[in-house]
Amino acid sequence: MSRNLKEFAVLKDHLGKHQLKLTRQRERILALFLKTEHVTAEHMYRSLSKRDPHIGLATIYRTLNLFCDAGLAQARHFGAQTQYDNVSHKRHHDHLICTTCGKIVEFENCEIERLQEEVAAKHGFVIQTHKLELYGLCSRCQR
Amino acid sequence: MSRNLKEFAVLKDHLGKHQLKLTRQRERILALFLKTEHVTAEHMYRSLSKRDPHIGLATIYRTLNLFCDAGLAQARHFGAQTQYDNVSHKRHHDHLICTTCGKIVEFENCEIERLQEEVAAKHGFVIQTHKLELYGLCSRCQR
DNA sequence: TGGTTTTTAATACTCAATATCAATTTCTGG
DNA sequence: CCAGAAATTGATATTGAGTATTAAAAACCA
Repeated sequence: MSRNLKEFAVLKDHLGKHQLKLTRQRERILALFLKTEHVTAEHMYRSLSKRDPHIGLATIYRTLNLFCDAGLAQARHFGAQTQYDNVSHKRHHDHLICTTCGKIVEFENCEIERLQEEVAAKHGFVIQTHKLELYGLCSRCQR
Repeated sequence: MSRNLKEFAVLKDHLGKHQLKLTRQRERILALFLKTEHVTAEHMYRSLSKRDPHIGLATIYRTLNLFCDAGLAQARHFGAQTQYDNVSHKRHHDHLICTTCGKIVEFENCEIERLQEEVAAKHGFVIQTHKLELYGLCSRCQR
């Protein structure tokens, strides 16, 4: 738990700056969220319901969106659902996704990022964020 | 209309290979689809309903997904809806998207594609497809 | 601690997309 | 060209993710 002090500080800082309050639910949701790489709201709902049967699904959604605002999470549409990625402890990265088994590998590549800036500048854009997803077959699924 | 012979051939080829049938609805939906860059199913439904009041919304969805299978269209989640991009007449490309006005600029960059292959190979993946979206402010919205 | 403000939980609701299924259309092979 | 098998359509019901509502509860601040 002590490892997560930094992330809780980030949350508190964000709450303080936006006249928001620290609640038991927000603490619990963050504690669970930090244990995962990426989750859906439904998945968190099922997990949290075991210990806290009265937790509301809407609260999960609200809180995960709050985490996005605070920079702790990042939403990503995958299929019909929204995956919330834990980005609190890592730098920006992109995804390699296996179309057969669903395996996800994270990567980052400065050279690609630099070229993105180049492309954007050529069209007069200023990049705020980006999404790069490579879909294919992982080594196991190629056989 | 003669310009679209190639796309109709692609559709017929796909239908033939999958024991599917060529119907009046599929022809009409393709004819309209080829006139656009990107549409939603709802938007097509409203357009087609004017001439063909009995067209079913489910048919639009089914057919657009069929176009995706045939390689004529490509689905893209944007906000709450799914945009179907017309990719029949163009090479693969990626998107620059303005987060303020929604303007979309298409681009392609061989250098980025090459680096993607490199990254994938490093992780043992074989790429089937990819999605790269750069979000930011267009020149007009920067002011 | 009391009072103001925010948050929660339960539920209703919205809306995109899919499932169902009887009636219709397309295609195939004789 | 026609009949029968197979696929498709259209109308509607249903699903399911995510949001809106609101009374009650919790958090915060002086």
